[in-house]
Amino acid sequence: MQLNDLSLMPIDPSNVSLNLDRFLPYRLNRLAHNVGVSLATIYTDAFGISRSQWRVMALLGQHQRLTAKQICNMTHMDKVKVSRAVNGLVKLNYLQTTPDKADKRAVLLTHSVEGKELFQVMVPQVQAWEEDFLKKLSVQEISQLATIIDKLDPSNEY
Amino acid sequence: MQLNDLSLMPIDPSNVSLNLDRFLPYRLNRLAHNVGVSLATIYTDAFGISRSQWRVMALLGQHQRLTAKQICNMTHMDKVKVSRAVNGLVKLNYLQTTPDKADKRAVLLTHSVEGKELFQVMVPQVQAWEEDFLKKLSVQEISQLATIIDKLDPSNEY
DNA sequence: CAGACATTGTTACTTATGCAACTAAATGAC
DNA sequence: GTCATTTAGTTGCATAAGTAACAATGTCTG
Repeated sequence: MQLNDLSLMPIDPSNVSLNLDRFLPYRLNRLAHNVGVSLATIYTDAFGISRSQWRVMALLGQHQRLTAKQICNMTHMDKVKVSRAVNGLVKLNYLQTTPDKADKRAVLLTHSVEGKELFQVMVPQVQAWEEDFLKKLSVQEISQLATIIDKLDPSNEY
Repeated sequence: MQLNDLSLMPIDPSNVSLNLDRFLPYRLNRLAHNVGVSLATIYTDAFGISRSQWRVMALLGQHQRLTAKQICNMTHMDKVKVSRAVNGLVKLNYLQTTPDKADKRAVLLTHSVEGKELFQVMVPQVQAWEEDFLKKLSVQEISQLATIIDKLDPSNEY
């Protein structure tokens, strides 16, 4: 199925019309949803970690030590969402919290020992999933997609 | 910021690591979310129509007459989600329902007069939004994106 | 340093979403 | 035809997610 034209084009001059299959926001949303559901089987089914919790874990795997606020900025997640994900992870013993001495409102978050272990186990599985998923594209297309996404949703300013 | 490599690469051989900024499911989800929120201002703020309701309206704008089941198949939406979207639209008088004579379980859905009117008003605004959004990409990139999305999430088999 | 304003994170309330169980109708085996 | 199995759509319950209001702390102005 071709998808190369703009999705909206008048057919009858007196009536606007829209081809949903070619409507980018729709296709994007459907794709992201399907990807998310598929990937979630790894961290949800196998490890009992929610989508937002996984995201927090991943970010802390990369940056070791962050406040909730920083996580918000980096991921564009709502602060309530982050707060809840963090609290869940703390209860599961995957995160360690240290009060920020410089700012008593903030809390510094790091992986706990169990968190590090979990992360080490999860990442290869997630990696395998991504690799398999991207097999549908050529190397060139993967690179194109990355460029395009970056243009449409510029990465973090933090 | 470059995003051309696979997002997962071992840095320290003994420790796996993951760069979230380059992790495709994450980037895809964030992009789709931002697009969705931005677009929703049109149909939610201006017309009081939810995301899934908009989708149902759009599909019926294209196919005139569908059952809820067909909408499920076409959009990959959960049947409960469709059911609720439809019921909401019926209450708002944007949809008309006709029992299917051939199958008494099914209900045929069409735009009501008000629904048609609403649709005619919404589509140009949505179209304008998409056009503006896609200005960030070259014509070639738009075409590449369409091709890539179709490979990653093949369009409807209905 | 006092008062106004901003910021971090939480809680409470509301709405969206998903799954499982259900009703009613249809299909199919025999 | 009758009983078991699917199927269309709804309802009920549990979870996710967003908004607004809040407490506690920080910052800035004068």
